[in-house]
Amino acid sequence: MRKSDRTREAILDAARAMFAEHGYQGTTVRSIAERASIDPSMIIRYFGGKDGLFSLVSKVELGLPKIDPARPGPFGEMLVRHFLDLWEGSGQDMGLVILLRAASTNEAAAERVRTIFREQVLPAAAQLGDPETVETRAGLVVSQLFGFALCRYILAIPPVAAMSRDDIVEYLAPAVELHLFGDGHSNVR
Amino acid sequence: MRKSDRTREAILDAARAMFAEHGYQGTTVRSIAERASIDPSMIIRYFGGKDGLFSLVSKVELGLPKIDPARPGPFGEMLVRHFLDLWEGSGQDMGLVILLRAASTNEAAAERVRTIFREQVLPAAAQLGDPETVETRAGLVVSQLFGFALCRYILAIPPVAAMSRDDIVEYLAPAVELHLFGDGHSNVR
DNA sequence: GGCGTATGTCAACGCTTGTTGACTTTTGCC
DNA sequence: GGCAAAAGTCAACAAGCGTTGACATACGCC
Repeated sequence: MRKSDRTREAILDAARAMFAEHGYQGTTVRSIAERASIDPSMIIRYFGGKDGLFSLVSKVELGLPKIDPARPGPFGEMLVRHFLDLWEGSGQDMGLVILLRAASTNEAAAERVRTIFREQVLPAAAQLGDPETVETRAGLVVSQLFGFALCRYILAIPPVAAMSRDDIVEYLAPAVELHLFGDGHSNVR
Repeated sequence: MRKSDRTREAILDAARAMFAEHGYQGTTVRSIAERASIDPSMIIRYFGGKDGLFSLVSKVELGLPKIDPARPGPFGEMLVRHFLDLWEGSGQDMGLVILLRAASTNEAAAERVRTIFREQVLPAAAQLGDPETVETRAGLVVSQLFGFALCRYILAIPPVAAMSRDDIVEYLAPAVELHLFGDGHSNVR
């Protein structure tokens, strides 16, 4: 029982790293096994196969904070910082990077992104602004945040990848608020 | 000489469609051949292989308009419309969608995106605003535009995919100008 | 200490991939 | 009309893929 837990963990770690770096189709069961220093068949035994393993490591819990519309605050800054924590999740997680990278070529992953948008983003956004336009505004915010992540973590476009955490917040927060509230001015800044 | 040109064209059309829809690794030589109703070996004969064919159809010419900094205008709107034309290129092209989709899992495609940023985006942006911050500002604009394309054409997030052309311009242009000029107000609107 | 089960190893499977080379058919020119 | 070259067809290749099942080993409990 003890030994197996350690190899399970090794497989999960290796899988997270490989999927995050090479996507779904670019990652082979054998390459995960080699990185985890175990036999490929263990992956099938413990996780049922490549799909099962991917399902596990690509789970994403955004954990969006519930915001009180009556109590205005620097929503943009809060949101950007929250997502930065998600992207650069300390060691573990990686879920968002894994999912985003795979979603371009794997329909199942894309569907999962849409589900996350529907079940996690929309409810969190529903509390802010005109209910009629929630979907559009949430879509715009996501396109800004995902686009930045794409350029920074996946495409590694030099100036975007080199930006400091504080710069990112400074530049992205106003844009997020612009999308979130529809007009140019946030309700606090 | 005449017949071969038609099959070359058929291969190119099929390849564009398949690469745009399934990415690089998700597209097989055989699937392209089947769609083009030709034999897989023809693809090797005419284009040297899968890589050569992909190189051809993933060529991108942004054709960014040279803008006169002395003559202010609705740069954001212009830019957004220009990119909309690129994404939804009538039949042909598709280059940007193909490249963006492949770039997530194909390092060569990602490198090509970075090259396009360096050789096409940066020079066009260099004429606007503080030269010190050109790279960062250009990176932010690209992250907004690519992010929107990702959500609309690749992830197909419903509200983003459903937006009308005019709505896109209305919502995206201010954000682009915000990134482009650093402050909240464009120099015209 | 011995035994049953959990854990790990190994070779092989069926399949798909990109690519190749030998072959047949069609084309265009004198 | 005949013939060389172009265009297309076909079967097969080596390699890599995810997955499987038979086997060997190590562990934990009575």
